[in-house]
Amino acid sequence: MADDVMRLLWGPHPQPKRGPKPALTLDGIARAGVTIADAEGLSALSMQRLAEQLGKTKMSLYRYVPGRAELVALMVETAIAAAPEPAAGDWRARLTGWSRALAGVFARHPWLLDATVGPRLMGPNELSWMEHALAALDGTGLTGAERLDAVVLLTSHVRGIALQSRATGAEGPEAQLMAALGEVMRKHGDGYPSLLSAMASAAEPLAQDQALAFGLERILDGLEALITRRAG
Amino acid sequence: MADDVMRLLWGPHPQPKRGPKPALTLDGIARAGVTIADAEGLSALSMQRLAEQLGKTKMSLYRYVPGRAELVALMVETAIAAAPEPAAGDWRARLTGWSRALAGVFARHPWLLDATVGPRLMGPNELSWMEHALAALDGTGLTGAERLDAVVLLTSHVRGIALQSRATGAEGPEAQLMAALGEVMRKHGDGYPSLLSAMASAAEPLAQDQALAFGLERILDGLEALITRRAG
DNA sequence: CAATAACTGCGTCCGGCGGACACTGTTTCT
DNA sequence: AGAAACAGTGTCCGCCGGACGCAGTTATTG
Repeated sequence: MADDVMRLLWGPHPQPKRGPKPALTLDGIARAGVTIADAEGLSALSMQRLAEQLGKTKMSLYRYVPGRAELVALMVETAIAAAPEPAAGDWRARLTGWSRALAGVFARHPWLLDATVGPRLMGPNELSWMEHALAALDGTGLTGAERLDAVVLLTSHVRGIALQSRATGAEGPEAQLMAALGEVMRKHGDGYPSLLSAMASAAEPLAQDQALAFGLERILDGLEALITRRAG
Repeated sequence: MADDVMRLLWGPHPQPKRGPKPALTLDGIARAGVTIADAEGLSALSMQRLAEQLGKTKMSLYRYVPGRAELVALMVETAIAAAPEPAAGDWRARLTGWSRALAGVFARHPWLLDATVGPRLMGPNELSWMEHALAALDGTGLTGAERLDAVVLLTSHVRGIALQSRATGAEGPEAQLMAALGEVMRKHGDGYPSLLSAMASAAEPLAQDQALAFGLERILDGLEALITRRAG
């Protein structure tokens, strides 16, 4: 499994010399999978469903991909794509742009939240995101472990916002959940006074952009404090 | 569905007057499910498997739980349990203890990472964790939205650490993944200079406690800066 | 006491899933 | 002209979540 994923994501992809030309490509398969997952979620992506989309039978897919897990790994690489060019400015501006870009990826492909839990092997594109974030911290005086920890921290924050953004999305049955939470608070709010007070004084639409920016600034403030302490 | 979850998590649980005594209890079912998920992961938990553990047939479980999703919701509530009593000290000490306790929960029940993606209705225990964290921030001068954002930020960090802790766990096939990542860096490290440099200068075992503490201190530093700025 | 209503647990069946395997047809090498 | 390598397909298996109806049990009602 780990071997298969590694060959799929990192190559080489030996193209056969004899036999019929393959009608599909790895990239085409991954793109079709991303399309389905974007529209209907990761659970709607079955081999059968994907094969129908591609006009083939489901077993033909196994000529390209060893199994579903490897397919998803390929889709992740396709969906996140390569990290964008770093923004101009200091490390703080660069990490801000990086975080917002990552949040955009999660917004466009919410199923990435499901696909990237659990231990897995990262592909070139996913690694390029890490690389860009780490590069922004070069020369700040942080140790290697600290730079890694800082990037993980940023990533977790963006993930968390994406998670709650998906939960509070006004579309679909999620709205019922929010209504249910409201009902819970109306009935049992006495047991949670701080929560009740915080929710009451929070704006209604609970803007996700605000939440992303808030956490981002706290993290960057914390990092800046450490960096200047080290330098000074 | 949302209705079912709400009745399961928040009650009331009307106990029938006529008919045979139920051989099982919701709590017992949830505990058995937690045991299985702890030992073999959430994917190993099927209705069949759970019924075998309880010495019943699988269909009998549907007398207690409407479906698998509701069962998992119940298991989440059981596994996280109620939030521990807040530590003594200021908001910073309290949030530190809270975060470490939450990290402990994720360490004991790694499947919670899988079970708590996606929109869902929180139960009393899960809400009690939010309540405790928010209560620690009472009187800090932060707005309600800011307090909520801060708690989400902390939760995301703990989640992220738990996620990477599970990935780099020395046990099982995850070790192969780390070995594979090392092989990738050996082959393609040239394309990721900052990553290579950070990993080279990081200690080998990449201590998770260090990562948890690092992010925690950055977040709390960032919050403290905001709080003192508001107060001053 | 008997009848009945409510309830638990079980057996059967269904559609869908990921995947193993053997087979046919196609292409390019020796 | 083989023969080897390869693509796509059809069939089959075990497992999953879940719908449904049935048999046995218990407390209420007449």
